[in-house]
Amino acid sequence: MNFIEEIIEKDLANGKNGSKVHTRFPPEPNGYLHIGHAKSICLNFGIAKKYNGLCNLRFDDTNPVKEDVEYVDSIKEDIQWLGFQWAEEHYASDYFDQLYEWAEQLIQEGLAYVDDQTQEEISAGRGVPTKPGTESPYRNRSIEENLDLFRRMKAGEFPDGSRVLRAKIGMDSPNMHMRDPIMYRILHAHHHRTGDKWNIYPMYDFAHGQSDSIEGITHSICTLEFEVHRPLYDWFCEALKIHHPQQIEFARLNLNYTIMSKRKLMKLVQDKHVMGWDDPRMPTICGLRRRGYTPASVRNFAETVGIAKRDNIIDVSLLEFCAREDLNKVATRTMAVLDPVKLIIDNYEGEEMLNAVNNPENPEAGTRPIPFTKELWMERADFREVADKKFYRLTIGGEVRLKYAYIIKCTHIDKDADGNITAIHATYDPETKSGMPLSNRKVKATIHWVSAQHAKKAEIRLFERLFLKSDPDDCEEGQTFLDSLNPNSLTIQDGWIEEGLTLDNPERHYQFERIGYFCIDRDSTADKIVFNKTVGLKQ
RNA sequence: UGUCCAAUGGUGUAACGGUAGCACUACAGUUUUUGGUACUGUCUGUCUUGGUUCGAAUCCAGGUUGGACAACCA
Repeated sequence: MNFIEEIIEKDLANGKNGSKVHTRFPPEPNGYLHIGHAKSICLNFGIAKKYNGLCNLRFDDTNPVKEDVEYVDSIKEDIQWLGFQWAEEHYASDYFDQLYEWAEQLIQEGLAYVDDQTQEEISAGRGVPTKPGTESPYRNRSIEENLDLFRRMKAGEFPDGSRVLRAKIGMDSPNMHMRDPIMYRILHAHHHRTGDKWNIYPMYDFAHGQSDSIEGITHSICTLEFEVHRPLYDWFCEALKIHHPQQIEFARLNLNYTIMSKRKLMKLVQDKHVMGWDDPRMPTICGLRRRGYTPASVRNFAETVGIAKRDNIIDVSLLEFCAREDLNKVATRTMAVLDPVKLIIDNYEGEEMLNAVNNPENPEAGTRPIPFTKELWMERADFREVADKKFYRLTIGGEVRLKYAYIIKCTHIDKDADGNITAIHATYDPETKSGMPLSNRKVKATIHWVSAQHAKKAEIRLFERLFLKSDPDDCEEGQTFLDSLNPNSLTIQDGWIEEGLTLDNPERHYQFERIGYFCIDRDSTADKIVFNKTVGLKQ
């Protein structure tokens, strides 16, 4: 049980909020969701589920210049893909009328005023954390003048940036956010939902807590950087005398070799360092999905990293573990040769069908027939002319088992003029066919293969981490995170796959035996299937 | 020279005044027709100095270190 659940259980026991739990996930629709958001989604929806409560989806759309419907659609899709369904769908913009009324109310009570200072003047007047700020010369306008000005701001009479509405709290708080914070700014911008209705838009601090309040949120869970906003969150709830949800902060997720800033992810997309927001190398939820992560693996990851208030950097190997853990249970096994070399069984003639297991972890997945012939493709790395003690695959004179087939012995190899191996020759032992008594003979290894005449060509996309540095943001002077981009993060090559592996198959996740987990990419065509490598098998 | 928050193995996270546990990583071993899986084992930890107490990771005080805060962003 994490510390937030402890707080909730205490509240429940005390009968606070009528012993109800209502959370919300409040994304700003200005980018795609990433794995860090997944942690928050799992937390908020998970808590609602655990305590028989509700979780809303609310778009924090108070800044029309940055937001777009493209993002609200993708956000909804990602949440649902993760396996969650919100109780209510809301938008902060739905509350603009109410928010405006509340702003007037605060003006009436002498708790807010219109400030005509420029942005620079306001910034200078705010002071620095160690020293108090100075009051605005417009701070003590009459209520009537404030009301008049604010209404005219709303009516669109003033240009952008010419005036703001500020809360009248004080200029000497050690917390900068409490020094007469801005509530409304003038923005003659088109909003993706309210259109051109508004010429003024509320700031986060004058929208978020109130939105929580309107929705009857009991526990408003957010990340640590909002800790300094909490006094203001509380102040507005108190001043407005409205339902007061409890804000609780937790540490956001950080992953090594990864960036999580929406701005920087956007940069990668815009500058075409990746194929898009859903590039399999991206830490976005849609990227992970395209990479072949299952919803269960992402959920399990979020559960495993835990919730606390201390800064953390999670090792990406934990994410990969979660992928393997789930994929091992569900991925259909198949054989594929990614770096092929011809294997010729000189004493074999004809063709026969062998039986292959679809998933040793799940007998119900059944078996499939695979063709065996004289000429096969095998993995180049499964043979070595000179082998050290640690190498226990095929060598000249050595024996190895062909999975589901026979034990073979390498006799000799063919090379081209440059010394590259062009073919490996072997003989098979007919008595060692899979299932026969002699097939149990101990050999150094079992390797995978595909029949050369039957195998189909497929495009294989291999991924490495996007960044070379554990902390891509830890840059030398004059450099940026872009300088630590891994030039080899994407490798595209052709491989040979079993002929039975088609686009019609309902399965999306595969394990290429002895190699790793792969999934079918949406770039696949009838002519050529494209596979993304999700993660390799543990070595 | 400010305020707030945090500090437990390599990485995370438990233990709520009474045996420092779990997961990942790494490394061994057993099983295995995947160098996978499963199972077993090994390694490494309470930031520091005081105090309270029979007893402190836990409570208190100081220090140190890290983070957040000075957008008309969220």
